[in-house]
Amino acid sequence: MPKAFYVTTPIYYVNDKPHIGHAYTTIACDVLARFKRLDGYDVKFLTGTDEHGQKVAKAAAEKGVTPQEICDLNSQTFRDVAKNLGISNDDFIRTTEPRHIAACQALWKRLEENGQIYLDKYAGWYAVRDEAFYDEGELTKGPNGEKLAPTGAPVEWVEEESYFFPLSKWQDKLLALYDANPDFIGPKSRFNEIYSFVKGGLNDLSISRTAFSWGVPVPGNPKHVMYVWIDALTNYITGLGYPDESGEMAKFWPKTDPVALHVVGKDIIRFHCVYWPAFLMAANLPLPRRVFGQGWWTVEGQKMSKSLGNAIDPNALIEKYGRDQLRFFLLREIPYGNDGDFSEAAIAGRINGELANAFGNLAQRFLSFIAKNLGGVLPEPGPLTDADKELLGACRSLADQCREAFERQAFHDALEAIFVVVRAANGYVDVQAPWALKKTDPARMSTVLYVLAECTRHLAILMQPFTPDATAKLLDQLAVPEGERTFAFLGPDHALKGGATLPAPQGVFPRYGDPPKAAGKGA
RNA sequence: GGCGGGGUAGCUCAGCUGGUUAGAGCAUGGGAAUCAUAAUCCCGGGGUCGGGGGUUCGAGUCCCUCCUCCGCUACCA
Repeated sequence: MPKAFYVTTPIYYVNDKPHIGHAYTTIACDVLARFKRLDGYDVKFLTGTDEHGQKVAKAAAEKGVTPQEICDLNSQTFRDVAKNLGISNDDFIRTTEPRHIAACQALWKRLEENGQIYLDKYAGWYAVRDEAFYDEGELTKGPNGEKLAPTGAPVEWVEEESYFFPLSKWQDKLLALYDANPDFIGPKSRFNEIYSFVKGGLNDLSISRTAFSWGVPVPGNPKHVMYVWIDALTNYITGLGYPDESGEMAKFWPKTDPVALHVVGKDIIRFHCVYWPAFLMAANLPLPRRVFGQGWWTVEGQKMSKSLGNAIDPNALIEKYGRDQLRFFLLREIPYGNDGDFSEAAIAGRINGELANAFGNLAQRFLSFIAKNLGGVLPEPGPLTDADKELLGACRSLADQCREAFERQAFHDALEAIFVVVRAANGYVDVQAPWALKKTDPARMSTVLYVLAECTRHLAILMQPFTPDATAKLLDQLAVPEGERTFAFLGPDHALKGGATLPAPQGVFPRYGDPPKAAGKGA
């Protein structure tokens, strides 16, 4: 039975406009999903939109439309971006869907049955904009003496009946969970933060609201709707068919040896690492395996913000740089988990220096040589020299290096390992100099060209998760059948066969900033 | 204030439990090659490893202290 892997993005709030941060998370998950599929796993990849809450209701009222209309419209923009990014999600969850409402209510009832919900009164300073309560001490004074949240949002005193989740009782269980699973939270710095947060004691959580109605109704008390985190976090099991616990639930949310990975922004790590496991334990449900909190991007050194209006539409970036190029850049530029800066100079440097000059040109230089000198027929290799074996050996050890890096979501390490080999391959071409062998030793020339092709096959297969479009074209040019592009086909047993006719080579990674080639060339 | 993580070549970073002349990529200088998307390859310059003290035969790597940056968290008259 194939191993299972479940990966999720956060659900994106429909009140937001898609920006580079959303694209980043979604791309990271997509690369993970593609990698695991290629490695033979049974993969489920879920993304979607978070559609409830007061802000949506308010926005709808302002525009004179229903909340559902706003949700439909904005949810679609997130779907469109995902499609444009080449995202391979298996499902797209919307929290306004009946299946999700059913799942939330089922989870709620289960918590209730387990004595994990109680009714009380909540009073405090509430900021509509943040959808959060603040302590008196956290507030600051605005220019007119009004009270403001630390985020700058205006607050109002709210007193209302609310259901509560006894989070405070789960402190020990959570600490035990972290102790037993030190990789439950990545990167390590986030683990430390969460651990010390929980160690410092937890307050019970208010999990319902009566002030607005755009949400999942609380079973048995429709005056209340569920408050954001119960609603939002539950999406991860809605997508697996919960409350039906057979089928995908059994497979991707198993009772032992969990397989789920939640990728989230560092701003919501706490909800995923503290609240979510507490809810699940309280409902006697299994847990995810790991939560990874990724960093944030600045743009040209500037923090992205609404007021600056410098958030970039991912569609514009795809248009400008290319889909594969954007995907590659975001995962290559910085160690995953760190913050990064998106700049024209940086992405142009990666595109030209690595994709075009190093990798793309490596393929082009021997493919066009084969086309011109051997009529496009992949030659048969002769005896291998030490140099040949060394290069092929480096290619063949790459898969395990990538697997190890992917276990840690260390995309940058996987890519660095790949590019070490790319550079080695370029060095090999120069040293072997097939253009000189053409006159002195054609047989040896054939072997060199073959080794380069076989090496590039490995590189292309492993690069597929990052740059799916370009590597598909490259594997076409190596005449690798579509069914033979998974990791199972890496290694000598499935090596390229001499004598194959290769299609006319064509660059797969254009330089950025070069004038476009004459139109009409196809592709 | 507490906890945690950083401060290593111009830039971004790697350096596990202390041990040969401190590394990589990019940038920069020089050279080679000409198969290739004027792409590639080789060689070089460049670092008081934040400051100071200490342990050790030996410290970027351990201890103390100070400076500084960041994250989480707490609190205040």
